[in-house]
Amino acid sequence: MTKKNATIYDISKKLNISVATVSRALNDNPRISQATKELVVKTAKEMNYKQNNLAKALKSGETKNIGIIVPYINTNFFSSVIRGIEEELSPHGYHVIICQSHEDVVTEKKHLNTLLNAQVDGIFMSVSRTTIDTEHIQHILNTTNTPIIFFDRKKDIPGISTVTIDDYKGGYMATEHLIDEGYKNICHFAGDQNLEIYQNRLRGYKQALIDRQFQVKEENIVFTGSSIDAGIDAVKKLWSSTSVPDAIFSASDSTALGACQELKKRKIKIPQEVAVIGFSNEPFTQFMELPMSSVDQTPVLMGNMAGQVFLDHIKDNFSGVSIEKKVVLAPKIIVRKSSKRK
Amino acid sequence: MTKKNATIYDISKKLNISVATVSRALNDNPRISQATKELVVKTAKEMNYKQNNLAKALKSGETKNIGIIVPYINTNFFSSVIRGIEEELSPHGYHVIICQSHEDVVTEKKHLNTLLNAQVDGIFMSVSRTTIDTEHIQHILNTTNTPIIFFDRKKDIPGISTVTIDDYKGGYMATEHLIDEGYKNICHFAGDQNLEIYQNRLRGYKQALIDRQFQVKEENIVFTGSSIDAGIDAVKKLWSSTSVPDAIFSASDSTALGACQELKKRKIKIPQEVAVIGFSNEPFTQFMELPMSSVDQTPVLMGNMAGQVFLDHIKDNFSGVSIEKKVVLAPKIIVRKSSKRK
DNA sequence: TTGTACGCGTTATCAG
DNA sequence: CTGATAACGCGTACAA
Repeated sequence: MTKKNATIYDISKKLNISVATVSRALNDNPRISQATKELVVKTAKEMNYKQNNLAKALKSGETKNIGIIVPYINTNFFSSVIRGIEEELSPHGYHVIICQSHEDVVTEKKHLNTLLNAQVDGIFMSVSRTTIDTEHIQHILNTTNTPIIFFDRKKDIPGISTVTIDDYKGGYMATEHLIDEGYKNICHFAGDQNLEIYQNRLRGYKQALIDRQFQVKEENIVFTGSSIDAGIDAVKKLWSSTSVPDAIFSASDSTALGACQELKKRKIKIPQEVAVIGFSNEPFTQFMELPMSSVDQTPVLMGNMAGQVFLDHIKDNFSGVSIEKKVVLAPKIIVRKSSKRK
Repeated sequence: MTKKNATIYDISKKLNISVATVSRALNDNPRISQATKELVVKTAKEMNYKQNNLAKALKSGETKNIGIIVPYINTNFFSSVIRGIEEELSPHGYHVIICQSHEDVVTEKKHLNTLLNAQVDGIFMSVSRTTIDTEHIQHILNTTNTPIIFFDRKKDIPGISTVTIDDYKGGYMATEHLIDEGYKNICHFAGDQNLEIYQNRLRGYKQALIDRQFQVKEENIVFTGSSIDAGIDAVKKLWSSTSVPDAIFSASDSTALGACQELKKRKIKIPQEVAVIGFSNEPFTQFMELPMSSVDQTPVLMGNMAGQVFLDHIKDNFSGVSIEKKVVLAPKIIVRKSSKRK
């Protein structure tokens, strides 16, 4: 009942030729006669021969596997990036291994090690919220040849390529849009400042205000989590203060959604009294009671680009060159009813 | 600049002992002296020794990798199932490789072969829409020892374990719920009948009607795709007929969403005039203008169960037994405003 | 054009 | 308790 695969050894025996010849014939080596080549290929098919990638990998050092570490896979953003990576790399014969860090740096570290142990040819990752220190990543850089590529949530580490969107610009565009629509007192729900993406969205928000002669009021910036409840709480907090905002730019769609829910509860009209714009363009935003504006991150494209950067790395490494690439994609602002007053 | 890993060979040289002893010490073999064991482990750590899984896999035949084939990864349902599988298997040292069939049987076949070639220890899959013939899958069953596990979209093949939800019951419950709410002329948006899941939802719909003394009218069953537009078209079709329905049970959330959009356009009130209930409990359903009822498929749990079935297979196979398991999960009906008239 | 023999890193068998 | 060696399946340098 055990089913064993045929090896080049079996073929060589059957044909009374050496394994070397079989191997070369199968790999289309130029210095082999057309006749034996065809014969070998034919009998290989007959014997249902399948090349053993493990043995090949052991010899070559290339597994044709790449690893991806994300906080969670079942979010629209991350699963879309993964889709992009898979579609870029699959045609080149790579398999995609996925791991979830659960936003925990210890788990992230563990996965990093097991992936390295599995001899993956490259690692793509979006760091977890709790990843402050990056020495575990730098260590890999110093002790292995495995290329690491950050996407979206990056850390500044020399030698590591990154693919991100211009979050600064995204924040800037969203804020400017609200100004253009005539809103005067724009607040910001800022995300975890340990992550660069949220720092940049905040920076964009501030700069847009400054450039348009608005005051940056610290009390208008609320640092929230990224849940619906966090959005509800943020509204409660702001609307109990003296200067109530007339627009919300949230760094996350979920908190923006929470804000919409709480505003509705308080019978505050969107977008007449208050505008809301989120970030990520999650699928639910367009189907909401009041379709919500957001900033699209083109996640599938981000995955495609990350895949390309990896392929470039492989090529470069082959020729001994090591290049660090920084790909920055343009965010797309999606204006819907929640922020259109004019 | 090339960075090579230390091997047990390097350790054996340094310590002037044989590789066999090193290997045994590292694997905690009982018949090795505590002294040498500790010495080996210590120097291994010093030399930053990492076990080469490839070599181990070549020897043992186990890669500790499993493959998953889904139509697309960036949908809530499939990415959630994958999450469930990953979380069940990761603690056991397995890595999860994902592939997308793009609903194309040829691509599915290709991935099946490359996964087999990559020597995965098991394959999880949800068949594509275009998978009619299953001989490529049966062939694998006959020629390899690699266990295959279907989840959600299965085919009836003896020897293959499956993890599904009771779609029949889901369809039955949804329809019964509409009856209980007092709706009299319930129509059904049925999905692609090549997939068992849609057949079963339809069967459940019919049986519920019969059991409650309602007539099954063929003109009330519309076979649609699973897009929003398909839902819009279905409403157009039904509302141009003589007997207009007062309730819609859609086998897909997206078509149900399309229906809601078209009904709103026609100023038909939900749930007063028409009830709508979908299937899958996609995240957007709860945030819609009118929160939509749906049938939850507990996708993460489905993934967990699939992972467990796989682990059982491995264990069984170890003891020579081969068992076929059929896990059927219970659907959960989620009632929201779109179908509550009472 | 083809064959021989070795190495990739482990584990397992058989001696001792 | 430890050592020598074969085997896993493949690719390739060196020979012929």
